[in-house]
Amino acid sequence: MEYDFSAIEKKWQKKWKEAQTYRVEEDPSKEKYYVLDMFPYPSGAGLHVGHPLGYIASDIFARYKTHLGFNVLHPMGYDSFGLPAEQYAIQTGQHPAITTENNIQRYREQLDQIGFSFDWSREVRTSDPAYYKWTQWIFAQIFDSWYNLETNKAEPISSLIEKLESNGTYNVEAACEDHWWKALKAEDFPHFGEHFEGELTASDWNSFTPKQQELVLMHFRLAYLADSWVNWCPELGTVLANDEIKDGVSERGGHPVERKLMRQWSMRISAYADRLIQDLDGIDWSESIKEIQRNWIGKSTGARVIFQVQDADASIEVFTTRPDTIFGATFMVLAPEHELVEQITTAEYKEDIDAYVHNASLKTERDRQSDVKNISGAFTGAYAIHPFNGKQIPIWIGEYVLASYGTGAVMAVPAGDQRDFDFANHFGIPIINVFEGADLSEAATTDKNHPLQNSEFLNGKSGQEAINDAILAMEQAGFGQGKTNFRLRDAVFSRQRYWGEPFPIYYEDGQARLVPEGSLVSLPEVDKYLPTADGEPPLARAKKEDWPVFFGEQMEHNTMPGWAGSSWYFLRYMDPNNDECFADRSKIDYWKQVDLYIGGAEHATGHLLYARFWTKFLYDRGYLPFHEPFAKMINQGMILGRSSLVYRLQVKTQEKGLNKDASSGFYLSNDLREVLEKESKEWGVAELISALEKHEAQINLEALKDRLEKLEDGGDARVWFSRQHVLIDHVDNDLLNLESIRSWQPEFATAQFILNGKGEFTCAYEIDKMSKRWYNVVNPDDLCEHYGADTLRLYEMFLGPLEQSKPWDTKGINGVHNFLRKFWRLFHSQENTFIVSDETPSKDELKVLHKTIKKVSDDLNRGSWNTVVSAMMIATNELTDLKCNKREVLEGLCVLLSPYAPHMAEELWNKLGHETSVSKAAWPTFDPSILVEDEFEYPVSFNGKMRFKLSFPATMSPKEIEAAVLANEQSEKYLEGKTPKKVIVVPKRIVNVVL
RNA sequence: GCGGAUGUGGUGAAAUUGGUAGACACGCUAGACUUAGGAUCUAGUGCUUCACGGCGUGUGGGUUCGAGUCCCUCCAUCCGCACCA
Repeated sequence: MEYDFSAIEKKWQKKWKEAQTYRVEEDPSKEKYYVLDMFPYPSGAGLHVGHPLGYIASDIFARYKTHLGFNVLHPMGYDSFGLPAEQYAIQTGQHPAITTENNIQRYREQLDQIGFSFDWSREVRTSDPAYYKWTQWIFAQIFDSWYNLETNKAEPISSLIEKLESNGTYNVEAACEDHWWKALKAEDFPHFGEHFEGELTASDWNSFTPKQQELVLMHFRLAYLADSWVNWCPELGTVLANDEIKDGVSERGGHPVERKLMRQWSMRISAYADRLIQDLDGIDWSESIKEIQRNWIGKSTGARVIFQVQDADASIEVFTTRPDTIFGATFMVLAPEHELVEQITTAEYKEDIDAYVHNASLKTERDRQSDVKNISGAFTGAYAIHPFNGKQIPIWIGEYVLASYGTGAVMAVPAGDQRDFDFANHFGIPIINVFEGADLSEAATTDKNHPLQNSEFLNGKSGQEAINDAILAMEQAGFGQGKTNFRLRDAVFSRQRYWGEPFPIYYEDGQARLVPEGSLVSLPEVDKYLPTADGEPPLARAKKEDWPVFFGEQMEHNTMPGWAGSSWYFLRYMDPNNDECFADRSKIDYWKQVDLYIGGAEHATGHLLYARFWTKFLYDRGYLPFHEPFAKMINQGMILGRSSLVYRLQVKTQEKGLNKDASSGFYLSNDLREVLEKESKEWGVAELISALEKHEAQINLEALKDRLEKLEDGGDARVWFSRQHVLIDHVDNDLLNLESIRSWQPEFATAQFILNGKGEFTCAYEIDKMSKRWYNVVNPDDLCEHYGADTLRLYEMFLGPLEQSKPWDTKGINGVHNFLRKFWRLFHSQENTFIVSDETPSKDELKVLHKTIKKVSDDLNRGSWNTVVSAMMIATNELTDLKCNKREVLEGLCVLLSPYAPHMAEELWNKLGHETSVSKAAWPTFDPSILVEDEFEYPVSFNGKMRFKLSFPATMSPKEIEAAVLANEQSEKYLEGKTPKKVIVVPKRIVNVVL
């Protein structure tokens, strides 16, 4: 065999492993480069060809950067806590750690086969206690911090305590709930009166018991326990974060989710909302991911306005982005859950309101979302007072106002908001037109820049000016102020699961406390991985002696969510075995941010947001010299499967008025089906038979007719064609393998195939997600075996731009495999002897090399992995034509190829006489002087249409070229005797004659 | 509804700053050599026309000597968010 990829790849994979070729150490003499992949969850299904796509791209880039002389960190690990291993444990009793270990082994085998340059000595696993010890440590730091709005960063809780001790809350500007003190229980603070507004003096604070102090501090910690409305998924038995829910059901499994008030750990990510938006400007991510994050964080600026309730000791606070339209407020709407609803509702309307509130409480989030078109609401009987003009404003409740956003209440301005407009019209509430000359017969006027009217001091103003003036007036009068709101909610951090990081938390006297620093809380053994009978999380099953460490009355029973471990793993790679800290500062200072991060776009609102949050936190607390984790990110597209479909003849009969389908056992070649369906979707038996005859279908028509007539059973039946997925292994080039398909599923064993005129059976195809369900999964192991890892690597890149989703089609892989063989033949004779010569290459041969060096380097720099493969193919084709076997050229080419096909490059490099690995070879230097041409072939166009080409010396001036073109005999025909209006000569590009 | 992205042969795609549209592959057609493994080589292959030529980058318009590329309009597909006040 000429190019024995199988032997070569095995040989070098073994040597690389033995020589630790891809191990890296910190080296201050070299510039660093950090290339990171999103580490995988090791699922039981193993890898399909879509998974390695990003890894191959990053591996190529890492190898390229190494050739350029960078010290490249390119690690890999596993996000190994997760639900599937736990569910498997529930079903089988097998400890999730064992399942996980097995899956990791399988992943590792598959990855090793592809020839990645990962430094496996740096592997991390989030489920490894030596790793999650530091996840717990980071949690402890977050718990031990508050967010100081004055300095705009997280600070140790001790600095807050100092402030409280010396000055109470008077100098404290902290990120916290708007009315945090309302959650304090009267029984814990018996001396507080009803009018306690959250202001504490130093002596208040200092008189508190430690428990009372702790209860207050909990409202300021960045990781805090609170009763909060969470997304509870009964099916999974756990709470879920907002980003784990899609379309109102759980992302995993698609189970229903309900709102539930539970005491849970939360992360005060909302404190970072503004910075998380601002800092997006400084990182090189795709615009779409940035937009998704901006959207998710949802910043809106406006004002907070307080409306007094008439005849009641209550006020309603609203948030509005359009304070300028306040004179158009003709009613208010509270969320049904709003705390004031009960208090302000008058006796007359109590029944209505109670019914409405009750009704709303029964609905799930999903019901509410799907019900948005219905306008509903109820009047409370109460009125608010317009703060500027004292007018009465009716207070309603309505589901369109969300309790969880803003203040849970709105001032409704029907003239300026479509929902308010619809609500007003539906309930016959008056509308004040506050916009000059606006037509409000059909819809509200939402244009910010429309001048105002009926608005006293705002009349004639518009836009930001009006908004600013309105806010200024409110602030002066003392009932409102400018305010920024975010859609981003704090992240629920507790999960009621076993297979996750335990918290470094225990309870004593009802208080959550951190375990002493340095004590690792590893997962205790439990008898079952299910919740307890009374609904406690699985960890509640562990008895005191089951815990590796135990403090206080009880350990925390929740575990951390999946995103905890993945929020900082890129830091651990820098120093994976450190037992003293999460990573040594000198190593962090060397490797710094991830320079290139490659992974899927599906983590836009989860992992990527949380990792940014934790990075900013660690930066604030002085543990990191940077505040964004991933400087540049590329999101690879999904590789889709190409499913094959066959069509079966179905017979539809009428029986007792019901349609009944019967399968005939006959399958129809797709090309025939297309022809037939163009004429009609359904066929009578006789017409079908004659049509098949006409189109030269190969089948025993008599037998088919018999069969169909039997099914028809004398009635007037119609024949139609149903689709069915078939395993792609039985299909080659859309032709069904009639022998092998019979052994696939029983129904095919006896099937009859109606072949086309050529005696073939063609399949239709369709592009689906790659999934067992569609029988379209292609796995990399088979391809490595058939074509080799180098071919797989090249082909995955050759498919198209990395960012784009594209269908996998194994057919094309021959193309790149042939290219590699052709490349091999540049170095070898027909008898496969190595024939590289030391002769000096010709100018043409050097041109090919240098053209390719430039193209490959440029393309890699701009992230165009696919076109590099083309460039290498072109070079190989050209050198084959030139019969070039010169060392100088081939050696350069060998290095160019090595990031893509490291095994072959290594083998050839070795044969070229090198002792060291090709992966350490210097990237060839591009010499522009070699590409200087004496002549340029100009495309000559007339009125923009290219007609012919003419070569001119590179030194010729545009004037001379113009003259030469017009004098050329080929021009006569197109000039048609006219004098050109203008001749445009762009040196080394084009000549255009304008007539 | 809002936001983001994408529309180029039979297929995957290329064309980086406006300058020969379809590189490189797959597939297909014909031929050669052979017939055992899925091979290799040669030629052709956007559409249309006998041909000269004409038409071609989702649609319609614009700017320009020249537009896949820039501007406007509309359409389609995908993704994200969605009574967010």
